[in-house]
Amino acid sequence: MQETMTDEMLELVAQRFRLLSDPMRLRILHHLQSGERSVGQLVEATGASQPNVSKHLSTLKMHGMVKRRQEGNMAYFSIGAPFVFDLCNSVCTNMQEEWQERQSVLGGNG
Amino acid sequence: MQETMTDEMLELVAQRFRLLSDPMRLRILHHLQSGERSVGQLVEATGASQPNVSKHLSTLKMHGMVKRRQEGNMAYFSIGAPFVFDLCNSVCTNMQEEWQERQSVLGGNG
DNA sequence: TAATAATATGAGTTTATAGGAATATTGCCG
DNA sequence: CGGCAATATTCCTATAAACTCATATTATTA
Repeated sequence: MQETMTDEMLELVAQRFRLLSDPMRLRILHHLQSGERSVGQLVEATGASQPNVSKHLSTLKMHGMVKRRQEGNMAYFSIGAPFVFDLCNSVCTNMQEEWQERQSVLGGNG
Repeated sequence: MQETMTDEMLELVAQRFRLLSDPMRLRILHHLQSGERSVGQLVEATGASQPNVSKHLSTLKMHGMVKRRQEGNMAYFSIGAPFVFDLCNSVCTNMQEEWQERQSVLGGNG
């Protein structure tokens, strides 16, 4: 973070995090991690409804998190901002560390 | 991210991001970055109401993002999970890159 | 214990958004 | 152009959460 954080910058950063604060969007991104997918494939993989998936994809695209490619009838989506996986990994790593701490605390004290 | 993401894990990760998806909480964390602060100091620094700051601090504490230390009448808060600044930095860096891209695109074409 | 200062909590309101159902759009093929 | 498949959009409802105001708690001091 920088020395001065304007309201606007804070809002933008918060917006980015908000984008990742939904399990379904995380699930979609997770599936896209292994490569480009059509909307239908994502619908099947996530178990969500087609409109729901489409809307999330639209949101993600609006913020540059995914890219869209049209081929005939179908729309293929892929990761547009690979750094999100760094973010997710950081969070996961931190959660694991916390769990391990608690584990050892519980183990140590009885 | 891992190979298999259970619903529960996705929910937990999303929760973490949701915690960072609020400008006021980001502002509080930002102020804590330079060291421990009392609630009153944060109220003054952020310009938010005291109940508002207290509630955000409570939320952040519940998720281990800040630590609380009581001294006499006052409560001092400090960063509990320094990795959040890595997250924020990643987001900021990415935003800057995007802006630079758009800048150069505009400069080149228009 | 009363008064005061610092912080925390509760009730109520408002706003944002996730999701479902229905429908619209787009592209393909006959 | 008509019919179909894939995707997008709109409208609606329900839920979450951010904020304010008022009040409760906790700790200090007299």
